[in-house]
Amino acid sequence: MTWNDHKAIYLQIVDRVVEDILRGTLKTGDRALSVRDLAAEVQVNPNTVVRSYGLLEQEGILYNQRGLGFFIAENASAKARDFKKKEFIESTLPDVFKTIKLLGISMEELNLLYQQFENLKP
Amino acid sequence: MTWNDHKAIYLQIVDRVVEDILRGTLKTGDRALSVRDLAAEVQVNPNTVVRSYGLLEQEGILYNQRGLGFFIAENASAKARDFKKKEFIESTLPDVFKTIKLLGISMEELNLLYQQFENLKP
Amino acid sequence: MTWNDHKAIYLQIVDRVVEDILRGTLKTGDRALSVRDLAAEVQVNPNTVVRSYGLLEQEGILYNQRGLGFFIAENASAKARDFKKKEFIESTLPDVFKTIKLLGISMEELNLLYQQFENLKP
Amino acid sequence: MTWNDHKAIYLQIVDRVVEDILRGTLKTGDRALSVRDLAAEVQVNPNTVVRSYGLLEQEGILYNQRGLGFFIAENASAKARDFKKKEFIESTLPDVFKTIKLLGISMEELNLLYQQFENLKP
DNA sequence: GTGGTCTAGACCACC
DNA sequence: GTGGTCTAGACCACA
Repeated sequence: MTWNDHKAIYLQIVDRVVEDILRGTLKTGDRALSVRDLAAEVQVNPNTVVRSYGLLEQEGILYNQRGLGFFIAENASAKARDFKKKEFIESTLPDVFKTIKLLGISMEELNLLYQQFENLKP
Repeated sequence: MTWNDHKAIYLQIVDRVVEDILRGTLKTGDRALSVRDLAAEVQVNPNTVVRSYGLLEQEGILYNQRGLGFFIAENASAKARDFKKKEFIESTLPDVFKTIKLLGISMEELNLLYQQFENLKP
Repeated sequence: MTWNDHKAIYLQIVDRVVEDILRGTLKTGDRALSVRDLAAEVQVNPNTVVRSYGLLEQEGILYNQRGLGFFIAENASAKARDFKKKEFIESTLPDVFKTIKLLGISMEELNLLYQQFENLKP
Repeated sequence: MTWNDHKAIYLQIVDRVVEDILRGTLKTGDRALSVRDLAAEVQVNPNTVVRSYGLLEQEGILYNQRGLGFFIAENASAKARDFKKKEFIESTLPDVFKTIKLLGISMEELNLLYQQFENLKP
């Protein structure tokens, strides 16, 4: 896994799990990787993963069965979407729109940039 | 001034100055508020403003005349726009697009959100 | 059976047995559910029940006949009451009283809450 | 400070702050001890205090001013009372009432025990 | 095996 | 100076 310097690693791990749920890689009832295993996989201290899982549990996206591990909760997909969307609409978008306006970028231009972005990956 | 928790205060001050320049409130040759005055106005430690002005000077948007204060540089407007645009296209947009795709938000929806945002302020 | 997150499961199983004895559901000489059966009933790892029965044996509330299972001991009722009461007066009550005082809850209010609790179940 | 083995230290630190607020030792606008100072005072690792303060911030009882420290929030007293009361009524009381009933302790008896507790300290 | 907690110590950005 | 994050490693209770 590759880290972004400007965001705490434990939050990036949260994002990873949320995205796995949104993509359907993880489904309700599935067992999440154990703290130790995920920590090993992403080469991070187990404590860091504990923190990520703690946040996800608090959001109702994961739940813990003592001694067994963490599992994907009921409606995790909807909750994950809400979680992500809330963050996006409340903290990312206003800034984006403000900047767009300030720079005089039109929605058409933005659309274009989006298509460029789309064509970039594949 | 109201602070956003997710961004360093000194960067938010930078943003404020940049925006004032892009809006034309501050023009080439104008004297920027003194460190002290701006610090007082936004209720912040003067050191913080020093840091903001330092960054703006480094970007060639402000220049310092010793004993007199900071002034808006030649072509500050263009430089400010470049500074902002670079940051926006390189670090903000990719993330935005990725999230849009993940959440299944269409450009139409985004357009709608933009109009909501527009109608919010005035 | 429904678990309380703040108490170890094996202790909640102990509570269950103690309560069955105090209510008279289990009497001296009765055979307690086998480890396996109880474990299946409450959906728990048999090891966990073993631990609960171990504690109850240690308290003299159950005894084990090898090959036959666990049985309710002589005077189990009195022992169970003592066990429960000791725990209650020594560890639970002081904390309760301290909190009551801190929150300014009067004994009248507590009485009210008790009646609410009573009316809740049936 | 003296620790209770059955409760996480970071939660006992939370309790300490909450109680200080309820007793009026800490009032809205006051600065809480810095993480390092409180850690030194209660002889605990700073990380542990960070965790306690984090929880209190999440509950809206403390707030953080970057670079300056933690402060007691507006209405901290009410919030602290709610926080404590909720925990008490939802997780402590039901258990207490259930046990009282099981042991056949009447509210009169409980009252008596309370008076004994009151006379104990001074 | 699982997660939960704590320590010691480090580095960082920020004020 | 402040808090925020991360690591390394330990110990514990629990299943």
